[in-house]
Amino acid sequence: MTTDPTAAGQPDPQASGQPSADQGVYGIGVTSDLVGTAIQNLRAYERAGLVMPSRTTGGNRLYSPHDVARLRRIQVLLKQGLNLAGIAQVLDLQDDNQRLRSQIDSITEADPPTAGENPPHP
DNA sequence: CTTCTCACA
DNA sequence: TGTGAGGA
Repeated sequence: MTTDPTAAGQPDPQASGQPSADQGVYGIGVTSDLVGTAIQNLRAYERAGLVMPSRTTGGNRLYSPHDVARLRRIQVLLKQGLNLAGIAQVLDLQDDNQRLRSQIDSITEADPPTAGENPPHP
């Protein structure tokens, strides 16, 4: 194990087990290796509003698994020739679509058939 | 040593 | 996207 891409961070992802897959907090160095991009790019992505990593007291960026997943999508879109501004829009639409999709799924199934709460019978 | 920002190519 | 400078 001379090189551990997953185990190299200064911040501790396992500080005190709060099983929330949303703030695993990776340092920028770990994240750069994780998504396969340079540190300068991660900063550029944040400038463009593609990701909004939290900051530590000292001002260091803290990337959550959610941010890493988004950064991976950014890499794909970049490869397809989109620029940061375009990716911001695509990401926004994707996120919105996902939100709408789960809403549709929620109301298309999992609802008392033929008579639930939507048909208010007078 | 790592990270931060700004700037330039 | 890569690199440099200057600072914390």
